[in-house]
Amino acid sequence: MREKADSDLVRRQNRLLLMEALRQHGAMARVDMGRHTGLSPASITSISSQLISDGILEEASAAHVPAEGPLRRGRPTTQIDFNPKCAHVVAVKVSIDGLELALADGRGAILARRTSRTTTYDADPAAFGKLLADEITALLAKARLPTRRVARVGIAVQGVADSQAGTVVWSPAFRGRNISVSAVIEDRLGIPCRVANDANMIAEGLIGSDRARYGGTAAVVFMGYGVGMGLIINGQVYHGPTGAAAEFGHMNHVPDGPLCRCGRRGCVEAYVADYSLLRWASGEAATQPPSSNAIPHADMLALETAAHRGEPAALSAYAKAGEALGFGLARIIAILTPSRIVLAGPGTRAMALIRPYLDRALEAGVVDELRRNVEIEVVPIATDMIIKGTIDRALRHVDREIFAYGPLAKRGRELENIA
Amino acid sequence: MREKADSDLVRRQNRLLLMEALRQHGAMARVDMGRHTGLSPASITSISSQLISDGILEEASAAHVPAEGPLRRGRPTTQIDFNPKCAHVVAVKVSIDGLELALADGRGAILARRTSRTTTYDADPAAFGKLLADEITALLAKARLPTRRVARVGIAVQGVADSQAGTVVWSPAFRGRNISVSAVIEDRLGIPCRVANDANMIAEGLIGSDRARYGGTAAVVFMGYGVGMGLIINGQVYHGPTGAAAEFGHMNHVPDGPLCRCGRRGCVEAYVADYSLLRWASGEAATQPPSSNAIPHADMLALETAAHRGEPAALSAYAKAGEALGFGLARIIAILTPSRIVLAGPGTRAMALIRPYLDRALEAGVVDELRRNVEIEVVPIATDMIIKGTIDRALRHVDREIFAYGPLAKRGRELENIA
DNA sequence: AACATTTTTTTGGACGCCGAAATAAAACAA
DNA sequence: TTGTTTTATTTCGGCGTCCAAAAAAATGTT
Repeated sequence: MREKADSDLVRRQNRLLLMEALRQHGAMARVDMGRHTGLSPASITSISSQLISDGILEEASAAHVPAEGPLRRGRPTTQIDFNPKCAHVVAVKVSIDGLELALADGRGAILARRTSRTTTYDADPAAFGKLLADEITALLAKARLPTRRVARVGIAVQGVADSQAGTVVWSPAFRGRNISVSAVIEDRLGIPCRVANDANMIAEGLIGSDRARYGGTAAVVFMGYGVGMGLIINGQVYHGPTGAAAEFGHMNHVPDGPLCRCGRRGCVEAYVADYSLLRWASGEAATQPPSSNAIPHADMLALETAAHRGEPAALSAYAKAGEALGFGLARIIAILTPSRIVLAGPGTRAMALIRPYLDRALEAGVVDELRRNVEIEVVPIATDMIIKGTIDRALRHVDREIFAYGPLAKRGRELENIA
Repeated sequence: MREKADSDLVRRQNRLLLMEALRQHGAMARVDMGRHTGLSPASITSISSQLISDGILEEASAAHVPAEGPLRRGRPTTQIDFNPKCAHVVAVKVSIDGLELALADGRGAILARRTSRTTTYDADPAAFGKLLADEITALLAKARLPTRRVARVGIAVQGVADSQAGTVVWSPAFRGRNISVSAVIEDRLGIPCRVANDANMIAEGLIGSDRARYGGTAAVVFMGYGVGMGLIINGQVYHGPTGAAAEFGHMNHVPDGPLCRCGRRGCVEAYVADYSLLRWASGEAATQPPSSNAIPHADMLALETAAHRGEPAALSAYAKAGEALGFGLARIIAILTPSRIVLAGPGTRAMALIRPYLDRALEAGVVDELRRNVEIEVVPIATDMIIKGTIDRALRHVDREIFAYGPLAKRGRELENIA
């Protein structure tokens, strides 16, 4: 059911509205806030000055104001933006290659990074949380930032994440299952922590980067070592009841098809993922479970050149991938009629080879009426979009769950991890 | 972006909150409203008396109050409920068998019905709206209700509806495509009108009947002459960007499979729908487009008895249907991880024959982790659920878009169609 | 008849928003 | 320089909503 409304809710809502405008468009003057939010100048003054005295926003010092084209008459505007020190967040990307961490300030600017080649596949599941906590501590040490100033940690993993339970249900990066993550971080560092699927974080990043384009209903497909999907429904990333993402990679394409890493047969991933392409091309039987090792970048490049040279086995691998991807997307379209499908990730490098088969499958797989309203877009997104999306999500969460509420003094919410 | 909040929004929200509680639990006393909404008694008094003077609610006359068990001390409660005359809505179900209409009052009670065997398949698409308007007029005449007292018409059709454009994009009930409906009704009768998919309306009806059970994330499959799906996401029926429903029936199952009514090959419907079952059983080639006629009920019963007798062709038809349904649902689960799947409609009569194959396919089609959290439920829903759902939806829309706003005097909204 | 109990209404205060007026800070013009 | 114009921001007073507390209403109990 909906939430009860009172004057408290009004303020919270409008504070949030103002912060959202700021996140989306960057620093702006109070007048612009009025334009973006629809609030009266009087209310903007009231809300913004409150946010400033809360330490969440700050006025730009005059020096910073850029010359805005032709000199304009009238009282000059004062730009307002997030106070970079209002909060900090840490984003962690866990993949089978290792860990990647980033520390961002309250504006989303990255202050420090850290990469670690640690492979976690065979690691003790119980020790993983500790490892992560240590990595985060090292990152913060590097940036000389006390732990308590981090408001939130976001963790993006390949595979199925249960963000409710804070666990990694199943991931190619781990042999074990149901690995607890959030609880350990929260216990060891005292920072709220959320686990999420990496493709969902890409979707989050896309929304943050261009709301007009990705804010409606869209499906974001990540192709690479695995195949993931982030679903955007009515401008929001869809997290199922448990917080799991759309497991497009493990949606069945053909009953009794090639063996997938997940143990089933015929998953989309078993046609489209890096390891699947190599398996097709090498003529290897698709009845053996694939190796769990990372695939060298060079191997994929070699496969691509082979295909461009016209080698039949390589070409046929891409053809099979294109068909599986096309039928998979056709099924998504039939169910959700997204207005946009984004193909992203390293796997899109070979899109020229895949595309004809994809299009043919799409045509065979779904009625014209539905297919016609979908725009398919290829974005060879830097994997950094996962980090960006994780940061965005963490900051938006802080905005909504902490900053939207009044000053700390006024309420009893636990919250030391700011400023 | 979110909506700006002011005292107006607060009242609107709380009025709606109160009306939702009433829709869900039926007549109740002010104290109960407080319990359900979390609003203070003072606010409940204020809001309810406003709604009463607006003619939207009414106090039950003392006579109607039921003896509530043991006599209780203290001031007795006064039950409040919707004023049945606050608005009326018309629900229309369009299927290949003909039309079915119902007129309901502001409480959702059905005042009059009308059925018509008119088949629309070969009718002039341009004339369909007029036909519908005439049918509605006849229904209202029967109930002696002036047209202007109907606040809304809801139309449920098999197939793809575009509720934005108010058209039937594609339906087995029509040969033509993109048949305009809403505009004609609105022009002829002056009543706002929405077209929707029939499976979505079943989902709407289920939510209305048991929010606790169906209010989360669920998929409702309707099996019968065709195969439809209504998707409930976070307690709300999902209407895609254009208003189309989840076209589960026309989601591909196997590339190059049997020919479907939609013109593609291998759709789920081409395995599971009535005509598909008969086609399999008769050994008819699945390369001819199926007939567009309604299938006699007796034919389906005959097929079922044949299967129960053990006839191989009949058994195999159900086996194929079960497998296609199971893989289809496995794909839905992979993408959306609903916590509940409801199988409904006449096609569920043969569930005992289908179920083993369905379960086997489900097991083969999706990893255990995802499958385990889904509850599959068979509900041989009376087709009347479509009408009920359409009425519910129309009334909830009136609540939200009209009643939630203050009295007419206070605002400039067009609205003659009440009380 | 007085008291107890429960529901509903009334009253007064707080808070948020808004429109209008006032103030601030600049460019422009004489 | 000094006043005028222009635009941005703040201040002030009014209005509507909510809530807590007190009052009133309506009934059962003793």
